[in-house]
Amino acid sequence: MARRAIRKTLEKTPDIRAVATLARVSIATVSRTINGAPVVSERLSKRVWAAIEQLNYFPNTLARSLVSGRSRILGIIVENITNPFFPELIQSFEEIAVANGYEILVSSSNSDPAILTTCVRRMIERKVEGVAVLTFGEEEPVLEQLAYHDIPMVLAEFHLDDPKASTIALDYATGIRAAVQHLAALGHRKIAFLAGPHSIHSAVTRENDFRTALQEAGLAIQKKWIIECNHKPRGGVAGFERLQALASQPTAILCSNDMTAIGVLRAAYLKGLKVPQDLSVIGLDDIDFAEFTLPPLTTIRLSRVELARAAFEALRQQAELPSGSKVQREFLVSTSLVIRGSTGAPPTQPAE
Amino acid sequence: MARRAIRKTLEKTPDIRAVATLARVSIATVSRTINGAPVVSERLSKRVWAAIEQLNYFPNTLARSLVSGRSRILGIIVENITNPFFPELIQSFEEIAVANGYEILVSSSNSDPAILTTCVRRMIERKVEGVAVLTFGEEEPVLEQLAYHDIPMVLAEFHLDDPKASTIALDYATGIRAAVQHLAALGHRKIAFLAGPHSIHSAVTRENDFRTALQEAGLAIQKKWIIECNHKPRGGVAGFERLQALASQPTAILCSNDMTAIGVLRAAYLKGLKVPQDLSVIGLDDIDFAEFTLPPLTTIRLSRVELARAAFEALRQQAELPSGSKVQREFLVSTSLVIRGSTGAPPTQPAE
DNA sequence: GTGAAAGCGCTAACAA
DNA sequence: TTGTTAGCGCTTTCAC
Repeated sequence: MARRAIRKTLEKTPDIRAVATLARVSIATVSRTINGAPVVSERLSKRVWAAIEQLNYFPNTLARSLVSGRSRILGIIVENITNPFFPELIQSFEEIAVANGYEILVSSSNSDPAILTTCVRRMIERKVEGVAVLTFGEEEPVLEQLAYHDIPMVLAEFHLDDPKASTIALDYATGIRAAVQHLAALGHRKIAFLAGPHSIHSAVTRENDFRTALQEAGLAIQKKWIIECNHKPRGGVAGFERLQALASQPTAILCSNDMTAIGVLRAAYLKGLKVPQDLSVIGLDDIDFAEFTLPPLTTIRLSRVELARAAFEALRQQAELPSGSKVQREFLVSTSLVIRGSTGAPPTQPAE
Repeated sequence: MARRAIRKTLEKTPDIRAVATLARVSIATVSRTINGAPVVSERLSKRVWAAIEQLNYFPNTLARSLVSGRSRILGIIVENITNPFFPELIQSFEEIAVANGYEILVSSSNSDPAILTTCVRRMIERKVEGVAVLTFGEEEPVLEQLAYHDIPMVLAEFHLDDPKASTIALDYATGIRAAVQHLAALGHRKIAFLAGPHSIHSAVTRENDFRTALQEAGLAIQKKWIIECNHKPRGGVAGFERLQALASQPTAILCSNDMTAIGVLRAAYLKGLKVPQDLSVIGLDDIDFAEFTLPPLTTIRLSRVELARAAFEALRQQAELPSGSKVQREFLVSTSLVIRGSTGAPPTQPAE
């Protein structure tokens, strides 16, 4: 025993006991002081803080979480961290979380079910108190694990029949309708849509909303002008090229996300088509970059801040409200059209 | 794997004891089985795995870390997660870490010392086993805390006199020299440099390397053509405008990073200057986007994969090698020129 | 108000 | 090979 004590003074990083000894109080008092329990007398509390500072003591979060059963970690799983939409989203989410005393654990699934599975496993093992699944609808099977472990979750674009699951609905329809009407007002009648992968739920939603918007505007739906891409620039290039191979060309292209639109801009440029004189292009997301494309991209804004806030709020309610209390289970994030330089009147004679 | 055991609502989440009971072994045997200790007999090991599956048991990482003293978490602090360079870097780092059984804790300092301080505090509290500080040289004071807590670290572009600190040197000189010579070979004699904030160490290095490269190429250094920007597109726009206000114009602009170059491309476009006919532009980083700017950006590649690998390797050595053993303390990551479409011969008569 | 003591779920030393 | 047991550093009753 004596040996232990000596070694402790000599080399261990300070723990709550060291603080207690130095402050001449019990470890319980140290704990209460740190956690702001209202019972500690000012006299002792002062001694404790002094000792903490003197030893440069940091509480061990691991131990704290273990005993309290609260990790204060929130997980966030995104589709693809390489798409600028997601870092921006993560940043907002982290800010809110940290401001509320949570840590975040980030994972990128890269649309790969195997990776998703290990992400989920790691989240469970780390005892996260909730996870925001922002992969936009390709997740169902894995989520059972989360549900099984009673972990609150919030899903974008996806309903799960679980008492701990909330969902954030994205109102794409409003933004997409505005985009189509903007194009129609400019005089476009031939509008193509470069969709996202159909394996992603929200990509399908966006496409359907486009179809609806077209009809509302009294425009015909041309099957050939609706092409499935992959939400990446390269996909936009490919989609554009497939459009080019067609006998009849659209005068405007609405893209399922900004990355696709960036690819289209690039492909059009190489092809010698001027945007917006020869071709109008609209994106969706409004990533920070959208302002810096050439020309600046007209796009449908999906607010990352709003989305992050909704996700956090949903998780917080599930995690902190006494179970059984009425929590909000449905959130809605809206979209809106941001007009910049990539849209204009169609050419007087059909493009190409 | 389907949910085999339907857990009764009141039952608590299974722990190692539950598994032991069900498998009719001791908890030590369960622990050994999970951790792959080579001593467990196949007979028991089978029973244990069966019990684990039946209960859908996940080990509690918190408890594991607490007792083993190893959190298996690596921290990574980046300058600004909103700059695409960093998500790409994080992704590589995470892949390597996860493949080696580590989790990562990501923080973005946003070049704000206050945020950096809380990042570091959180890392210490979470008992990370090492942290990669990729803020490129604005960090010194805060790092003392890490050193004090004996946490291994690896710093980009920064030497710290601490036994647990390694550093990754970035060989910008090679890439920058190649860029300047590429420009010189094209016929440019008037080359500007849009630097990063001088508060960032690596920005200063890049600028100095540019000066050196200019001299090597026998070109004069024009003070007015070296402008401090902020490594963001908007900074590039501002830098370009300051250049435009000058009496004498450069025919090429080398930028301290790709984000700046993107701003320049945008500003030049608005000004009616054609790239590369009227003006050549070179970036640095080679973010994924660089390929999709208009025109595609000639840039100096700094490999994220290499950087991530070096960072992980440095941390692993410090964390896993027996203390006292010889570890590599210096790493070098190289750069190289990628020629795309934003560079060409200078206009025959001075630009503008 | 304050302290003593009982664990949180797990690993590892030591026994058997 | 397997089991028993002592903690890891902390929070939280429960006494005083």
